[in-house]
Amino acid sequence: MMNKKTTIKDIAAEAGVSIALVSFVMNNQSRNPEKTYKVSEETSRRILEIAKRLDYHPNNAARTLRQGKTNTIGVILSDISNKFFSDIARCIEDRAYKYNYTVIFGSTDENAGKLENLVKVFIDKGVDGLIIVPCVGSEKCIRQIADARIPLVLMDRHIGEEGISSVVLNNRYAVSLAVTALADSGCSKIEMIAYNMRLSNIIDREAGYRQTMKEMKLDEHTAIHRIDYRRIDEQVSEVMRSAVERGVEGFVFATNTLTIAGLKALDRLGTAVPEQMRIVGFDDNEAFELYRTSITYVSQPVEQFGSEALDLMMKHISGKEHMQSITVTLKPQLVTGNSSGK
Amino acid sequence: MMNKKTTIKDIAAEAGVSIALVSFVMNNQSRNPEKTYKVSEETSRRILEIAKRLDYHPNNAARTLRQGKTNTIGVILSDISNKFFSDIARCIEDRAYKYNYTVIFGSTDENAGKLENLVKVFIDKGVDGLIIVPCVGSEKCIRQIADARIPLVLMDRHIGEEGISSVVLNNRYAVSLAVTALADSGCSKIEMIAYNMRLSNIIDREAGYRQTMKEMKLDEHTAIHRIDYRRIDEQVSEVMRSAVERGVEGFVFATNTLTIAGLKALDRLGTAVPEQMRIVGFDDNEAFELYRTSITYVSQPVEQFGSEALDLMMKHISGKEHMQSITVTLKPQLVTGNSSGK
DNA sequence: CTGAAAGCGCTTACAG
DNA sequence: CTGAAAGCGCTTACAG
Repeated sequence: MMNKKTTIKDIAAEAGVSIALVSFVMNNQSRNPEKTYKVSEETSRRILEIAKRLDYHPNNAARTLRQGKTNTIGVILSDISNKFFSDIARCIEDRAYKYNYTVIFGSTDENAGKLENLVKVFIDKGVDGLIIVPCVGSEKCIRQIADARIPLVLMDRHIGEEGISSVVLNNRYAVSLAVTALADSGCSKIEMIAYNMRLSNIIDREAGYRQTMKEMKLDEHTAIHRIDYRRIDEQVSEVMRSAVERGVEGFVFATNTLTIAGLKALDRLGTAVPEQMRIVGFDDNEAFELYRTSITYVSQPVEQFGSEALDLMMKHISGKEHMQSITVTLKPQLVTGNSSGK
Repeated sequence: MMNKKTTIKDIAAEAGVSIALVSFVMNNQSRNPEKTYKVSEETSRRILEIAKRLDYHPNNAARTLRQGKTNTIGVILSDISNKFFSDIARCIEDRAYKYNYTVIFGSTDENAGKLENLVKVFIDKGVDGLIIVPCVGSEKCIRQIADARIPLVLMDRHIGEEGISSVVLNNRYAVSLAVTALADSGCSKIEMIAYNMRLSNIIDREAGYRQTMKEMKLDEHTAIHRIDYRRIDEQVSEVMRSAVERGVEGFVFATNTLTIAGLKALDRLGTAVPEQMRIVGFDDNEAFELYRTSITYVSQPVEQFGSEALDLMMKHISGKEHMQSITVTLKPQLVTGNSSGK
């Protein structure tokens, strides 16, 4: 619903000045409230007063057309109904409004085709930049966006190329915390559940697991189970069943969804945590709080994901063209409960 | 990032026709792919071919400026990081893209000030319509939007006024299902936990509880505990503590957040569900699945919330001006677990 | 069947 | 300190 009402022209007529002057005053008013230089105090005040009286709202489309920027950024996530991403979405949104930016979201469901389509739609909409959680197979599309000099920030995962900014977790460290917690509680047979998607975050989490197992001299027990994103419950169940049989003592989960699936599976098997199986989860999740045992988990700084990504985006948008790419690596924390053993 | 590249003008030059013709062809191409009437087959094809070759993307801002509509709708929710709302958000988003619409979200945290501010920002952005989850104190603002003839659909709650479309749950029925389940399992002392906010959905849920208790001849035990939205854990804990002492047998929770808080509180008290306390929760929630006992809960048709709200919005936007308001009432379902007793 | 022209509301050099 | 004018890219009557 555009303002069918007051335009800059109405104000100009009312004030007896040119529309250029009105435009000038309106803009300087917001930018430098104090020094309304170049326009006489009085004229300026009069224009502002009239604008207010006439309930003037600038027409966004006109400004966009003229300036070539929309003050909108597109954010493409894996799935906005996943708690981890909706938390981030919330932060991005709140912060964007402060910058006077608007955000539009899209969810890929880890499908490169959907991602490409969203990118196309968002670019057609004229977004000033894109914050993207890349999925498997989206590397080429991402590369094209970067090459087209569209401001771009990757989040949660990177695609291992130079020149693209990203905000990621220190994933190796995250998992080392998890493995260490289990090892410290006396477990030796510690295994990991991850996805079969070759995403940077998953790869790094696996690497963190392997490395820590080695450092702990437990590498003979190293085993990673890679789950299909589309058949989580089914496959996690099977892994858990077999693990209990094989006498596995501890499990590290690579994501919150896997953690929840794992706990459910253990429940169904009647396996007690931590007595019969010790586990460390990933991400904060309100669901963990309902579990019979308090969960030990790796906590990601969700707010920082959002705020760092947005801040980076703002830098790129307002950026000098020789703006370098920046990678922000966030630090996870271990929250200790009982599920990992004493 | 606007297309700094191909415009309708470039295509016109290349094809040796006027820009008007190009515009005409581009639009009719999408609307009536078969009958490209009024333009010769050949010219039409040539223009389309050139457009494709030059990678033409229409400039959204220009079209918006001209047509006075943005193909964007604003959705104002309570909190997009709450699972119930993020599920709805996801549905709205997916569906909106099919209509070639874009969605921008905002969260109020049940704060009327934030709501008003979001409304202002969204209207300034030029949204074609607003889907809003109203909060306490927002009635006047909502009324103004409606009076300004801005397409409007309320969701989850209404404000009890004529002439405003909304999509809500049959809340009385929802809670009657819950109370009946508990009564059928043999409970008499059934109480309810709700919010102290006087929102239509809460009010109706309370009414459903009262009415059903009466019908079951249990009204002597009727008791509603109203929680402050900002101090949920603390107050729910206290209610649960006192309830256990008083020998309450069953609890109906009015929302998913309250359900989770209640289960956590009972855990801390060492009260077993359903042996020592029977409960019925609200909303589907993955967290429920981690609880030691399967939860009985009232399920809301989340997808329908999103799709009905969006469809209504589309009707309003494309609407004949004498478009009447429509209220869609959705039907909840009881999902039976063990928490409500046998 | 196709073209010339106005105009959506704003910003931005350019004059003065 | 202020104004006249061009132009952002598109659509839409209006002519022919």
